[in-house]
Amino acid sequence: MIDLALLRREPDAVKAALARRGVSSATMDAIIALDVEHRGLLQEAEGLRAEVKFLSRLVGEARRGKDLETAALLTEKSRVLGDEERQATEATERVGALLRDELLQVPNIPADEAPDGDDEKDNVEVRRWWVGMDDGLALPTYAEHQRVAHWDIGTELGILDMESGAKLAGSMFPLYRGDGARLLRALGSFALDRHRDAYEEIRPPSFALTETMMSTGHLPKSADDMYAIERDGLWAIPTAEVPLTSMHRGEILDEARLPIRLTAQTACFRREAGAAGRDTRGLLRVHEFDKVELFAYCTPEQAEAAHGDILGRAEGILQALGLTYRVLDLCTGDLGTSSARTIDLEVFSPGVDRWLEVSSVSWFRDFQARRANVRYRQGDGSTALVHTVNGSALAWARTWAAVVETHRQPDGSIRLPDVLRPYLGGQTTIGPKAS
RNA sequence: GGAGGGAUGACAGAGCGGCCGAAUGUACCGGUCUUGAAAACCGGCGUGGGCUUGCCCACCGUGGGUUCAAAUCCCACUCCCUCCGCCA
Repeated sequence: MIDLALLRREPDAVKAALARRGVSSATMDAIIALDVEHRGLLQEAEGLRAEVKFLSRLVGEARRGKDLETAALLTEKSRVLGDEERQATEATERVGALLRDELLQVPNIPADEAPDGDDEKDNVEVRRWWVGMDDGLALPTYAEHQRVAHWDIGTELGILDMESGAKLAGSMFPLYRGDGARLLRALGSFALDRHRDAYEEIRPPSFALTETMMSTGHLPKSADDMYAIERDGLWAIPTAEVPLTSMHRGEILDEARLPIRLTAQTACFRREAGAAGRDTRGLLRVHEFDKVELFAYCTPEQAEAAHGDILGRAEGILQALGLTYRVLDLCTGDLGTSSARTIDLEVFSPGVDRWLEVSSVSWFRDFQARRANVRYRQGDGSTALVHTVNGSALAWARTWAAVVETHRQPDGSIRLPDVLRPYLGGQTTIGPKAS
């Protein structure tokens, strides 16, 4: 949620910034009008309330003084005022709810550095990385044996079985098996261990309450994109960002503890409503995937460094796995609602010949913290909202696909990245399948 | 799933329906004293909102209700603790 006080103070600046991501100034004017109305009603209601309280006190005093006649008179007067107060409060709450609903629809103010643009076509490619680049080697070309889609490799080596997944849970629920399952496990363990030096590992619940989803902004906006367990009022988390953002919900953190850096690997559940049929083969887009998330609560001053650290770690994993990737600076039109600035990482997967998004590193400013009410106490004793930053390092389904396709050998086997060997009992290859 | 107990400020812990936003203790901050520290003493010390910046309003697990007036009474829910049952 954006800062209403800022909107009051500098309406033109806020409108100009939001116009960069397509929010009309009429929308903001409507919110400003609602705010004015709300505050007017609030004053009226609070004034009446103060009178009722005052009269009630007099009733008490009159009763103690045995002046029952005065007491009865005041009681009646207060009762009438109380009715008025109830109506005024009702009106205040109604307008307040309207104002809040409108405000929740407003996306975050984009960072100045975020490039202008309407949609993903306007994202700015910042750089690419590939194995050997630092030694002056050219962008790799890929041989025929690497031009095989992971779903075919998966079937050939018996390591990915989309059909069984579909049988169990419907399409787009992958089932990894054998060395494929082990590879997935190794990727997660490798990443979590790598982040251990600075990030506390968390294993949160995979479900969250409606209230929790609200505080992260996933509800009500993205209700259709999430799986719900209605009977228990729970939602399957679409990312570990949900539990991590809510861990300190409603708390005032000690400034000395910041930045608080957390990492978690969880399953991520996404209904992908509306995406049916598009880019859905194999692991390109699935309803459930594992992801290691990096997250930090920090002061505004620490935010930039924290964001950079997460990006660096995500890139570090891709480099360690020997994968080619590119770095995209998301334009204002493609930013997620809550984000002020986002850098995406896309890995190149030669078998399907496409760049696949495997990480999204975002800086939310105080947008998430305002809704989740996470603050910190500053040196002078005052409180301020924290900044939150997060990023994936990494989303494993697509990474798994890129690893398998990139490292496929002429004989059909997969050469495993060196860094994963400790997690695979020293194993160096998968397949070829013994016939 | 069953029975009982509980939820109040950073923590501990009081609170007859009526100057209770809340006693007291600890912690914390400032001061006096001291060479310094400790102790002692004095003062301060929740969060958010509104405006006419001094006042007003809200908040005692959550949501309803009763009342002129609710931390206090009633109802529902959530969570925690103890015991029983069940269980990977």
